[in-house]
Amino acid sequence: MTFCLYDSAQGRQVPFVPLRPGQVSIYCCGLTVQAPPHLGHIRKEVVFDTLRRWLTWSGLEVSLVVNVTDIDDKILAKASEAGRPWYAHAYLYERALHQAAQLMGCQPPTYEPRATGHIPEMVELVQAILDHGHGYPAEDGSGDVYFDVRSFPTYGALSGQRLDEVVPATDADPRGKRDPRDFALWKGYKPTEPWTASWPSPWGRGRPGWHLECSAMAGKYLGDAFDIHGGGIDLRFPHHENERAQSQAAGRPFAQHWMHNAFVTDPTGEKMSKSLSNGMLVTEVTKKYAPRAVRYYLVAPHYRSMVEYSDQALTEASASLARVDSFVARAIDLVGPTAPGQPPEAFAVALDDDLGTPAALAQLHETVREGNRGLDAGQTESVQASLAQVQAMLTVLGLRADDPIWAANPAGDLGQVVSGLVEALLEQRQAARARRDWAASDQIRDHLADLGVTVEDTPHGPRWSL
RNA sequence: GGUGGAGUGGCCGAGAGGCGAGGCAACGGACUGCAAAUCCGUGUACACGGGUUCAAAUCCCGUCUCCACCUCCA
Repeated sequence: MTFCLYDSAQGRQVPFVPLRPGQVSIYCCGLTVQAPPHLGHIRKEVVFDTLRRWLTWSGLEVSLVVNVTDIDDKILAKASEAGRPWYAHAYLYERALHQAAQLMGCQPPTYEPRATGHIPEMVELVQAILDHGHGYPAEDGSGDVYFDVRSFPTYGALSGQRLDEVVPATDADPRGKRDPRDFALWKGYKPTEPWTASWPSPWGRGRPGWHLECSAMAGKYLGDAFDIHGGGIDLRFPHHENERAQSQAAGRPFAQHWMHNAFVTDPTGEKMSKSLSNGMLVTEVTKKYAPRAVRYYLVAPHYRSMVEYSDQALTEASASLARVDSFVARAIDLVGPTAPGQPPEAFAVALDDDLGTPAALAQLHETVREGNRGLDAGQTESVQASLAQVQAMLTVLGLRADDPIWAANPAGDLGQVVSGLVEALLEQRQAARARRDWAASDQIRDHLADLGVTVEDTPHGPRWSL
């Protein structure tokens, strides 16, 4: 095991040593389900799905816990705007997220806890923080409970912020805070909020603070100490800083490594914002490009590199993937379906180096070229070897065309009808070619092309694809 | 103001002191009835200005531009 990971707490790449040999525990901050997911949101799912696939392939037993934040300020606000109960609003977008993740070929996490299902654990954690002297109930009778930032000496260590530099914006609502930098562990019930969005606690009725939710759920499912905590780079401060502070303040070691993925920006180079409705919703993009091509597009740049959305890049990704698919299809024609073998050494080296998918993809294309050479030369054994390697690499990257996870899309029975019809036409075309009637032959090919069916002639007869 | 990141050939996108990752596009060749696909070949790219070095896209200094975080955020 030589896996290395960039740890954003240390700002450098470090060898990854699991706490429990042979096992990896990963907590990844999920979405606040208040709007449909866009490409940027789903990039996070794809990155951690790929990480998980690679570690699993490497022989580790991976527990991936991704929470669903189904109660917070924004959900209450958006639900109220939309005129539906907050829980229905959250559930609606939780389902949208699941659909998008499946569309992108992401395997479901090991477990996916909802914040609202873990109120007792959160209350317990708040109590533990108070017991350790790192929090206090607000003295203004609001029912809020705050984390005492000044009592926690290493606050800021994760994000590289010095405490004196952490300046809260305009602190419009200092409420009962001792220090404006203190953040809410528990939020007292407000009559303006739905009663259903509040739970009993020793400090009165209320709901958990956002940061607290993750600390409690990570602790419950992965233990006081676990291997990797992940999420988008924007969560580093304050969310993850606060999570770390809370958990450690309660005497839990918490995450050993911090892993943050970069954004997908919109075509103007600006961060996709939840508040802006743009055409980069997963459901929109996958209307224009095959879901696998979108995954390829997301997996091609390094996870810590910012990606600027562009239609051209998506088109190029589609072409790139088509090259790989074409090899796989031709190879299977020659040697039959072949199970994944071992990926090439260079591929493993690339992924072990901080999940270096760009170099891994370069190796994929090298192997495809090798395989194509074999096909040209009719060398069955070398083709089979290349195919096994390619299938292995595609499996790890979540890009195998025959993975059942993509099966939701094809047309089912209708697909069989289509292929029957295409093949009937191709038989006629072959007959025309046999009598050297090129005009008739080309007419059939053009006709099929108009319908989106590409025909290629090979030494073993015509091949077609949509 | 504080913190962090980025500027690479027509495009996307890696790399981070020394044989020009990889893909897309383009051009030439092979193959093909013609195509397509495939293979082979073709590029004097690293924001700008200095410097260090035998050698710099990669290190140092300075400048410009862009982005993110510091407030909810993948």
